Amino acid sequence: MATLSEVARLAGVTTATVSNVLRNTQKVKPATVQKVQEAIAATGYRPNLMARALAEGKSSMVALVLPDINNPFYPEFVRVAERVARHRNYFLMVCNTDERPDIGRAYLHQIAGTLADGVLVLHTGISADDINELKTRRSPIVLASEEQVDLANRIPHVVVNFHRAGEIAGQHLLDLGHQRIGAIVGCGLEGMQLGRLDGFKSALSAAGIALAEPMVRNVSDTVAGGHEATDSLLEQHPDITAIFCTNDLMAYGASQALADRGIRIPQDISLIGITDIQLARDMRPALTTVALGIEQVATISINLLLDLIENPQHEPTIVHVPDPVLVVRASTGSVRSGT
Amino acid sequence: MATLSEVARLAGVTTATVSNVLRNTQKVKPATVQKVQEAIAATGYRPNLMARALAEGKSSMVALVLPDINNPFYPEFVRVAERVARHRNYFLMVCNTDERPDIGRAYLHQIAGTLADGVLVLHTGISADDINELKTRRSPIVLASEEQVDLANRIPHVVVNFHRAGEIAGQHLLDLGHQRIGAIVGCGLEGMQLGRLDGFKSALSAAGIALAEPMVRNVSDTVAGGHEATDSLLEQHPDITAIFCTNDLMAYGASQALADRGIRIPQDISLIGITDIQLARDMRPALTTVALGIEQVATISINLLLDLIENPQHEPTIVHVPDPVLVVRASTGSVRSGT
DNA sequence: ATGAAAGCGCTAACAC
DNA sequence: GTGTTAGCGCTTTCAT
Repeated sequence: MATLSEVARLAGVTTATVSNVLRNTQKVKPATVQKVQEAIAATGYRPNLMARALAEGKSSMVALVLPDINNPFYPEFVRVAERVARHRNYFLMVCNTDERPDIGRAYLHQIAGTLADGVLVLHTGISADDINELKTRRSPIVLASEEQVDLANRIPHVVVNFHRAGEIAGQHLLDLGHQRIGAIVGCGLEGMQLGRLDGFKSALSAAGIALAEPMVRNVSDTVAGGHEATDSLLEQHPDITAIFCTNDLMAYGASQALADRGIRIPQDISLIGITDIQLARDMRPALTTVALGIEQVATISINLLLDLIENPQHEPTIVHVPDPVLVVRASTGSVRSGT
Repeated sequence: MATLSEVARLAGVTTATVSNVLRNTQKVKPATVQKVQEAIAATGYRPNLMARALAEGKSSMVALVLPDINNPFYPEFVRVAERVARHRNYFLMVCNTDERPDIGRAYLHQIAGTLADGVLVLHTGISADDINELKTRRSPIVLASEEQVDLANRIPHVVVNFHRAGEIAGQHLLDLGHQRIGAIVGCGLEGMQLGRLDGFKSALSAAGIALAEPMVRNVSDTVAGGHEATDSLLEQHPDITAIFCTNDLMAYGASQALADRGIRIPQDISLIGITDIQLARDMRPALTTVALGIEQVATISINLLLDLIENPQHEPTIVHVPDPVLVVRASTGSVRSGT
C-alpha cells in the first residue's frame, strides 16, 4: 500500500505538496499537480484514513448504536441515516448491541471520541449516567427517539411525541365506536412504552372510558410478543372489539394470532399500531397505524449529531420532530357495521 | 480527552510503561501497575483507537458492504456477523450501498486497507475487476453468498449451493403432484438469481416437465416485486397450482397477491420460497421454504475474513457452506387433496 | 508555489 | 522493570 511519501518521491516533490494536491488544488502549480496526479495513479495510492484522522483530530466517522438490527424499524432508520451521513461526508458505523446494555456501553466507551466523532444512540438501555461519564471527552452523543426525555441529564435529544401517537390511536378507535379495547405494550430496553400507553389512555378517559388494567399486556417488542399477548387478551376478554399495539411489529404478531383463530380483521376485531414500518404497508389487511415519520426522525437525528460535531454547543440541544399522523388502512373499521 | 502521556506524567512513569500496563500486565511491577491504574481512573483515560491502529498497522475493524439493509436477509446476516466479530475482538462496520454499485465501490476504495483490516462484500454488484484492482494492497476482501462463483478472479469466496436450493424446491412441489408451476425470479444487483432457477428447472425436467418460459417472471427482489409478478402470472396462467419464488421476500409478496384475490394457500395454490428468513416463520400461512442457513453462512463468511486477516493466504480460499435444506410449513400442499 | 519540520497518540524495539 | 527512541502516514504552520 503506497504512502504519501512514496508518491512524493516519485513525483519529485515533498509530502506537503502532495497533501496540498489532495485537497487545495488551487495552491499548487498546474504542472506540479499534473506530476503528482500521475504519481498517484502510478502507485495506486489511496490515503490512509487512520493516519489522516490522527493528524486532523477527526475521523469523519459517526456511530449509530441500536439494540436490534432485526427489528425492521432500525434498518429503515439506518438506511436514511447512512444516506444523510454520506452526503455530509461521514461514514456511518452501525453497532448492534443485541439488546445488551453492556455491549452498548462497551461500544460507547471504545468508540466515542476515539473512532467516531460522535455517536447516535437509539433505545439501547444505556443510562444517562453512562453517557454523561463519557461526555467529559469532546465528542457529542445524541439520543434519538427516546421514550421519555429527561432534560436534567443534559444530553442532546431528538424527541418524538409518543404520547400524542397513543392519543391519536385511541381517538381513532373511539371514532369508530370501539369501547372494549385491548392494549399491547412493548417493553424494550428502556422499559415499557409507557408514553404511548398513557396517550392512549388519556384519549379513552377523555371520552369517559377507563382502560381496565387487566386489558393491558406487556410483552417483548416482537412478532412473537404480539402473538402471545393477543392470545392472552382473547382468552380473558373475548368481547374486545379492538386491539391497540404500541408498535407495528407487535400488531403484525397480533394479526397472526387473530388469523390463527379465524377472527377477521377488521370485521370482528380492529387493529392499530404505531410507527408505520414498511411491513405495516405490506401486510394483509394493511395496518392502520400512527406514523412516526421514521425518515424524518432519522434525518433530524443524524443532522443534529453532525451539526453538534461541526459546531459544538454548550447547552444540550433538544429537537422535537413533527407530531405523528394517523394512517388509516384496512385493519380498522367501525364497531357496528364491521366495515 | 486525556492521552497516554498525561497518564504517564500523573503516574510518574513513561508512556511505554503505561502502554505495557494496558496490555502486558505481567511485565510491570504490581506497585507500578497500581499507580498507573489510578492515574487512568483519575484522568478517565481511554485509548485513542485511531492512534493505536496507526501504530499497530491494524485497525481491528472489518467492514460489511451490503446492498439493502431493508431487505430482512441482511439484518439477520449482520446480527450474527457482528456477534462473531465482537467475540474475535473486531468492530463490524456496516456499509449500506443502497443498491448502488458506485457507492459500494467508493466504500471499498476508501475503507479497504485504510479504515478496515478487511471487508466482506455481499451482493453489491461490485465487479471482480474493481476488487482485484484493490487487491494490490494487503487487506483481504471476501465475497459471501455469491450467485455464481468465478474461480478465475482469484477472490476468496463463500459459496452457497443455490442450484441445489432451487432443485429442492422443485422436487418438493413435484412430490406434491404439482405440474403447472409459476416461477418468480428476483433480479438483484448481480443479475437474475439464475442458479436457483436453473436448479428448479433441472428438477422439473428430470421429472419430464419443462418449465415454459412464459411462466417465469423476473422482478425486483422485494415484496412489491413478488406481488406484481404473481398478478401477472395469474392473469396469463390462471391454471397454475403452485408458485416458486427464488426468495422468501417475494414469496411474501406473492402471498399478499393471492390473499388479495381470495385465493387460498395452499388449498388453491401452493407457495414455496428460498432462504428461510424470520418472516417466513412469522407469516400466515407460514412459508415452506428452502433454508440457506443464514446463521451458518454469516458465521463462516466472517470467520473466513478474520482468518485471512490474521493469516494471509496466497491461494484464494473457496469455502462451501452445507447444502440448503427443505423446511416444510403450511404454504404447500398436495395438488389434489388441497391439504 | 514548494519545502522543512513538528506533531497527532500510540506501540515496539532496544537499552539500561 | 522501566525509560529512550523511533516511527506509523498524514496535516499543517512557517520559511523560503
